[in-house]
Amino acid sequence: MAHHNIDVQSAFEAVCALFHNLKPREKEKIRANFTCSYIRRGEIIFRDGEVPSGLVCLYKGKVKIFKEGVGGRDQIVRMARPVGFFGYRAMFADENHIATAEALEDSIICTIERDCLLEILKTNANLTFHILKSLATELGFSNNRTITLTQKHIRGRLAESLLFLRDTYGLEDDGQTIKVYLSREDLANLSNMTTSNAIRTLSGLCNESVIDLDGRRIKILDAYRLDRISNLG
Amino acid sequence: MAHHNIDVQSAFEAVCALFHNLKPREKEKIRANFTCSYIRRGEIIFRDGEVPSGLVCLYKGKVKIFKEGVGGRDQIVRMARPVGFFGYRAMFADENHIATAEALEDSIICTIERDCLLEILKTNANLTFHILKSLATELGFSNNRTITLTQKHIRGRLAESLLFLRDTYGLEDDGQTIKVYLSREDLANLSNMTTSNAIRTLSGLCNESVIDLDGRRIKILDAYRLDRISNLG
DNA sequence: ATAAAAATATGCTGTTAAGCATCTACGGTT
DNA sequence: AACCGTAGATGCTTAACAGCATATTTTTAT
Repeated sequence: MAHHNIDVQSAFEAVCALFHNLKPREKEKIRANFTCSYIRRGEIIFRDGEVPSGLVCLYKGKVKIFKEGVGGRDQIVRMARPVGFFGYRAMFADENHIATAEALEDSIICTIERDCLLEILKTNANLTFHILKSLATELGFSNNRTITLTQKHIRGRLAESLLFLRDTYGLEDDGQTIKVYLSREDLANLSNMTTSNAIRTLSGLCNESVIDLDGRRIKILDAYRLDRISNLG
Repeated sequence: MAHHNIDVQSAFEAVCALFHNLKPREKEKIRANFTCSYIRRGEIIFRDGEVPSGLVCLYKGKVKIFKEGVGGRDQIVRMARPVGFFGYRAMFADENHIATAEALEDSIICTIERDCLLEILKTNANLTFHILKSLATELGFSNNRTITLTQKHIRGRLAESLLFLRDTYGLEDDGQTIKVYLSREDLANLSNMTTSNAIRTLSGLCNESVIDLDGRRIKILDAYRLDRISNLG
């Protein structure tokens, strides 16, 4: 989108800061294969089935990564926050994407061209090891998530999602409001339930004064109880 | 178990074959930090919460890796087959184990001491990249599995598990019998259902001549239909 | 060989959450 | 401001599956 001025150099520096132990020559190489683009809320960044073009980084905004399940019911598998990578799994596994990425708000994303990055990785063991570690951590999350989504009851799943969103995006200055505004449908798709049940369960938690609702603004009033609901409910 | 003669050298060569691009010096180093042990059916190899001692490799036998869920209901997150690694996620993520590994039959496992391996990885980018790729692939599996376990119906989940077991352990010489003999409970824990429902659903598939049951022996009579049930049921 | 324990089979009941349908509130467009 | 479309709220009904009880078979230990 040419009408938006993106400070590519700032974005580049921010993205590079995510890499550790980058040699000057490697940094130059990345600079030459680095692109930025402005993405509108609701726009798709990549789709399930597509070939990964490179390493994608979220510089500004929020992005959900989801898989379409049986009967058009989506499951959100990841929420990206700035500054951080996403959509790298498929690239490293040498596979097509197995999920779709969509901007939740107007965002700026950067891409490092695939071959450029792979070349660097093949000679920089430290960097490769660093990424390996991230993948191992994420695999742990994913395994935990499988247990959560299959075994916890609706209230527990929703409570966990709210805590997850708080931990991922933080709180507003009031120290209570979760810094992300999701539709009830997205909240449902994150927590493996129908939209109706997300609405119902949110109302329930609100009636019990565990949370407070104001449209899509969600305030956590009683984090301790929410945590208990997540762990035992 | 000293009364069992394990051919450590053969095991060592088999394990090394899993690594690609191993330099002679690195191989020597691994040999010096390589141990083997005999594990009885039902024995625990590592437990949820423990510190990973090193890279574990299954040389002979079968191993399940599971997480204890809410209310003592386990979820099997991985099935290891020889010759292959398991329990490496926690080590690479620098975390304690988040699951328990138990031998499904008498097995031989080998361990490469942790620091030894990490040292090699930090200088061998090719090898590190290879492992990175494996982790990325496994993360894809895990994400797919989350969708399956949460969205498919019982029949679909069980059918998928049977196909998964066939693909993991292969078939007996008759070309039909799955080469692993799990309890109904393990089958249930693999498919996210109660033992009762695993038994019921297996009986159902047997009545429909999709599979044949003889104790723990499971024959796939109609792989095409089983596949359809997995994908649509 | 026999007792005890574990695994398997099967039926019945209850709960959870999905599937709908209906109604209301809100947001963006003309 | 009036319109439309989407999102949110809420109630009712039903399907899927868990939970439990009991019976039977198989395995393990002594």
